[in-house]
Amino acid sequence: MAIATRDRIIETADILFYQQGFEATSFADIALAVGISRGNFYHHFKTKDDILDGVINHRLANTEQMLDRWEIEGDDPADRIRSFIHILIVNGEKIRKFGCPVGALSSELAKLNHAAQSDAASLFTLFRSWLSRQFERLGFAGRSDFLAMHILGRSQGVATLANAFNDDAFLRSEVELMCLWLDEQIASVGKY
Amino acid sequence: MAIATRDRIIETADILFYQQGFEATSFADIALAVGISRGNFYHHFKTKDDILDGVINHRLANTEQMLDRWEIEGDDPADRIRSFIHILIVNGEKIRKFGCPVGALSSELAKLNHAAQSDAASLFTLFRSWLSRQFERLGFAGRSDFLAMHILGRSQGVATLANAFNDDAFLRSEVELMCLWLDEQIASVGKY
DNA sequence: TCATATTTAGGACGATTGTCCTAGGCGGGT
DNA sequence: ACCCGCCTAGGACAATCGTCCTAAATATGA
Repeated sequence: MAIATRDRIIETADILFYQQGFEATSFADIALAVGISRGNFYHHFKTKDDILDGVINHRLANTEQMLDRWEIEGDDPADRIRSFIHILIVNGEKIRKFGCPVGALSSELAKLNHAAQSDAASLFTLFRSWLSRQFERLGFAGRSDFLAMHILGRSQGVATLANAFNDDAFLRSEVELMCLWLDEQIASVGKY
Repeated sequence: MAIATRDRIIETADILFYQQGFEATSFADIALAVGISRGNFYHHFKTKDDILDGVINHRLANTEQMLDRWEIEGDDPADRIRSFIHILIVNGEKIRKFGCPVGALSSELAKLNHAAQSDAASLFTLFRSWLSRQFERLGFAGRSDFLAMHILGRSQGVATLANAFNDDAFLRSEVELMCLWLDEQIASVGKY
């Protein structure tokens, strides 16, 4: 199947971009991992940036799907936010090894002055607006986006340090701290 | 002077590694920026990793010097911690453009499985132990390292998001939030 | 079955990478 | 004035990069 090969390329590139970075991953690397010839690439993707676009769209779709699932599984917005916080633990091993895939890609593309940097940032926006919506439902009104950005930043910092020090205990204690912070916010909602 | 050239290479490489990343910066880039021939490099640095070592040591020395300065300028440990928090604003423009130099290098080297990753992490350790010392002086005892890691992580997250969204307002409001957090901690020191 | 379109493999291409060699220039010390 | 050691320039080197072309294999549809 044609579509299958294209998808296999994207999924493999997705993993390699995460584990090695975008620029450090070559056509040859992906071809070897997928098990096809290098020349075959050009039929599916004209340039390396095309693969990057495909990977970003793939991540956007996966993320959207995950957020939708959280929306279904828990009907309490606070539980949904806790689901977000806990991906740090669920993906703890990968994060300690490779950091956060969203933050790492965004940072790398920013340094490369890459045109797709804004696309990578839209992955952040997906989480940001989803979190903001949950806070709105909890009654935080105009402060919702502020709180969404705050918790997004906290999780980014935890991922960066957990990666740098390969520290699982730190990761877990910070997750607990973030959950406590959430409880405090909810307890005092509307005070401002 | 011989030493002058070596230092110029390191300082130029330091900037370029920060702005473009380690791997994305080539010998040719540095040579062009310094204004010397590429062949001249090998006399001062045997390999690219040697330059990286030089840059990391240069950053370690600069950081140590900065921390010492803060130690002299403010005799209140809380003020010293506030100095740390406020580098986010002092270096705000660079951070929005290129992120945090410490976190970015550490993340990149982790992905490259580079041997110098632990050296890059030692830059974090410098801040970590310095912050921990300040918290100890404030009377936090066994919780000092925990708090140091917390504030280090917070600032990392702020840098990452400020870079991704090029958002100065977010950066400033998070700095304020961190200072408020510090005040709260100090107000309740010894309660635990 | 045959013509057409899609998918694949393999290699050529110019450019750039990090590394390394050689020869010349410039300096201070005897 | 001479020599010796450090510094510099320029280019060669094999390898790898992203890109692109061609031809064979495969699938599709009338």
